[in-house]
Amino acid sequence: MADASVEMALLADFATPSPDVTAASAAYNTVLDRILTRELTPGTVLHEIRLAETLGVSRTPLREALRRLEGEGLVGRNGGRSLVVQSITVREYIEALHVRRLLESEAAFLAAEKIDRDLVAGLRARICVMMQSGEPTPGDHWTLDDDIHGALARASGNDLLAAIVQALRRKTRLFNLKRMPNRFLPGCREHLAILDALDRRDGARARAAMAAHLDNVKASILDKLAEI
Amino acid sequence: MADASVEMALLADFATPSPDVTAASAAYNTVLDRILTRELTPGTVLHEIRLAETLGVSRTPLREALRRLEGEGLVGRNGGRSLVVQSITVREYIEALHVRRLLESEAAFLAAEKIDRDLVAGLRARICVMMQSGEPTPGDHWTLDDDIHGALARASGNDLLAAIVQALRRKTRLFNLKRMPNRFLPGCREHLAILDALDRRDGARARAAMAAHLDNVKASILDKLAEI
DNA sequence: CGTGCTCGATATGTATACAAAATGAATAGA
DNA sequence: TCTATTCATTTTGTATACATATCGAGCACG
Repeated sequence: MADASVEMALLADFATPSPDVTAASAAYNTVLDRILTRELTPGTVLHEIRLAETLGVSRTPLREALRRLEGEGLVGRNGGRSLVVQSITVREYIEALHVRRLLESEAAFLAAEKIDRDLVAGLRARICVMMQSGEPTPGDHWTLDDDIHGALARASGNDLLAAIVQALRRKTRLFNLKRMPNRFLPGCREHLAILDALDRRDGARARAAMAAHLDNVKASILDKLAEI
Repeated sequence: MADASVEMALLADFATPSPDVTAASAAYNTVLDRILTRELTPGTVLHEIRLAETLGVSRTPLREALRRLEGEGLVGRNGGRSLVVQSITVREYIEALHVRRLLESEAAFLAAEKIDRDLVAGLRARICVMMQSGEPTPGDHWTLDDDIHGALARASGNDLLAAIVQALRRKTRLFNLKRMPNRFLPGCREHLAILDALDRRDGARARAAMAAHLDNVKASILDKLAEI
């Protein structure tokens, strides 16, 4: 059984990063950023004292930040007490994709009848620009990917669903950045197919396109693993 | 947009309550229990100092416990800083049911081909006993309900899915206890229908039975609200 | 009489000091 | 030489003291 605290964390609000008004939230945002940018790589042991000194805060607010990250599943306990940046296994990644397929297919279906067409047009334009600019940096690629899936999930009208999807995406982000096979162009085409269906208010088609997209992601991961 | 921290918390591991080896986890388990038993009702303001004295720990471990609960969405911030036991809105409840329908239908489908038949028989027996004993206490009812849905989700083989379902159920538990219309007997029949399908290794039927069950729950809630 | 300001009390945020537990190395024994 | 035990160091867990911000009451002014 997966660690339930980790899973519960999926329901938290990180859409709007907590303002850095307190030392604790500042520490949280900084550490989170360093994890997502792989400045802190999975497996890295997080020493409270050292980290606190680095961030210029005392241990108390840092511990608060680490607890939040632990709740979100981005850091975990190694054996007894030492905290490490969580590394995601293939199994967990596949499980997350499975759940995302269920939730995001439905989100696409629901979004079709209410998503703002200007929003769709904006996303489509960004995809086209990126396709013509050649291979983007992983960071840029991820940002666009996140905006597409995030906008779609929010357009479903189910905030809870959107939040869970966002949490799942964040949890699997580190895996993607390093191990994802090159799916840039296929991914763009699949995203455009989803956006087309949304533009036509064709919910069934949008759902199918989203399901196919996530199936392709899963298949390419499994292929990649098989060849190793 | 829902608070993402709250949602993230859905991914955490509360299946196995942290052992009370530390003051922080003891405080966590105690406060959690008091929330779930409605000793602390939604809307109750949680004062650190008073609570710490009540529990016999200092503020530091208590704050840690409160942060975890905040991450799980069971407590939230009222306006500025004061922490309150979170109350769930009808909208959030319906959204959670929608997500649960997606996830648990799939879980039922997946569980059909691998769930242990003795486990199914045990659950069925407990349902029958409870049906014959007349109306159970809300606590007993909830325990059985939780065991059924929990066992089924775990039997899906997808630990992440099971953890999210568990978190959603916990998040909506308070709503259920107070406002649920009387669905004891219909609920038992629907649960038995799901278990029957599992016993026959009929995934499609199990999925449909689960979807129907959750649809009925939603419908009865909406009916109840309409008549008010 | 109503509105706004000031001041005090209270609660939370932060830092630090202390305690306990775990990890690792070094030494002694087999 | 290998292993086990002990001790020192390090790290986390906890408590408390202090700083700061917020909330409310009371008073003054319009």
